[in-house]
Amino acid sequence: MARPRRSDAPSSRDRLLSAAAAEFAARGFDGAKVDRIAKRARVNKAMLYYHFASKAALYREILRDVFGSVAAAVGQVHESAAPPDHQLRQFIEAIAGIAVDRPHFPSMWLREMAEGGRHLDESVVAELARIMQTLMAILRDGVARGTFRAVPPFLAQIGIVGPLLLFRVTAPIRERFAHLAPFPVAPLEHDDVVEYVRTMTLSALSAQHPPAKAAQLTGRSR
Amino acid sequence: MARPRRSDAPSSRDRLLSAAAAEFAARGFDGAKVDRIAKRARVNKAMLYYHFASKAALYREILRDVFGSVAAAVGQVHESAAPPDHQLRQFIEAIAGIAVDRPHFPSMWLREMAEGGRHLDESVVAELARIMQTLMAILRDGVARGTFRAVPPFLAQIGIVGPLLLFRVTAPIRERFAHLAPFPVAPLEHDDVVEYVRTMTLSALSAQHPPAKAAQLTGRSR
DNA sequence: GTCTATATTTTGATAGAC
DNA sequence: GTCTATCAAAATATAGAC
Repeated sequence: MARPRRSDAPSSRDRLLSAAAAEFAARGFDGAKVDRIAKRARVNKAMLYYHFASKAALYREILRDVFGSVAAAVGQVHESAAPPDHQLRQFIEAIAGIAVDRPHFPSMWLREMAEGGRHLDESVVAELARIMQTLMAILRDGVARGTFRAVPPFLAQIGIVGPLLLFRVTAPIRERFAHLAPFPVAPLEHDDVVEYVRTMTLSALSAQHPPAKAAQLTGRSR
Repeated sequence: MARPRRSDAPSSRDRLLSAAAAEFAARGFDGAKVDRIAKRARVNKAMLYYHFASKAALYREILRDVFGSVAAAVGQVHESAAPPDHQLRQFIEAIAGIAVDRPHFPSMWLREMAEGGRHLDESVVAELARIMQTLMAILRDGVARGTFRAVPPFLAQIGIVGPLLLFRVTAPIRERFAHLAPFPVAPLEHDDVVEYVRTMTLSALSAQHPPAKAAQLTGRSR
């Protein structure tokens, strides 16, 4: 699919892909303009349509790549023989790591969710499913070994991904409005968030730390 | 600002506001079309420009209302004399509750974050700041009483809001692709998520449950 | 307050030469 | 593979009558 070519300068196709990723991340599918993508890629707009069938096709190609990369990165995690809690830690770090390597991915992920998955086709959903499968495998192992209590995997997933994505994506906002913050905001670093998400997730899954008293009274709460 | 009028049928202005909220939530700022908003509101497009200066002004008005409602709802929480962990639980439930009452709000919140706050003006940011202030007050009380350990408030915030918003927003995706899910997915309910977020947050804040061994080696981890 | 045009710009996409 | 020129549709916004 993505063929990086031996060592030449990036092809026009590659330039289009990264220009488009930046544009889609910053503006969303509808906000992104093909003229701007072409300009950023330093090619003519007609080149875009030479390489890609449409704006939507270009967008889907990038989505596939984004979720494919995440799926590949977390997939490796479960191949190690490490204990489940360690694997879960690596799962979190893998996702946080890709957010650094591919800065456009948090925004695209959040946007596509907010869009109700309007641009998701089965091939992209397959990558999302692979991510879930890895997480499910880790959780299953943990429960089998008595390390974790059983928890719906999707909840664990959004408990990890939600905070990580929101953190990356809000960086410009936090900086721009820092002067309006209620108190001097200590600058948060990558590692701070990873650690918080890890603590949160592991202690929520910890079998020794049953959901506290409130969780038993599981009836109507609102 | 929003004047609901005695008990008449909703004014054209009100209809425009709710039509626009639905449209902006479903399509985002750029994806939303004024023609469609007018049509949904059963008024002519010119009416939209009679009541609102522009599409952007209409959007900001809704954003202000959304974040204002959230700020108002969580603000009440801190006025009770309940202990901090109970207040935190109410804080979470308040946000989850509004997501039910105003279904467009999760999507708009996530989208605006992904947009880098491009449409945020100071009045809207002020509402966001009020939400943070309430959370900070609760956390401060908890630390003072020894119930919580100290945690950067913004991390606590995204740890709560991220999963809650993602859950609401992914509902259509989960339904649409349920047949592709790796395993039969038990349908998740509102209360399941609220409880998971509560467990996650409270145990991450629990002073008795220090950040586990990994947290001390706080140096470079990647 | 409400509507029917209509002006103006932007935008996705293509034809066709080189 | 790459470009110039251009089309046709869509979209924001306004003028002006009722």
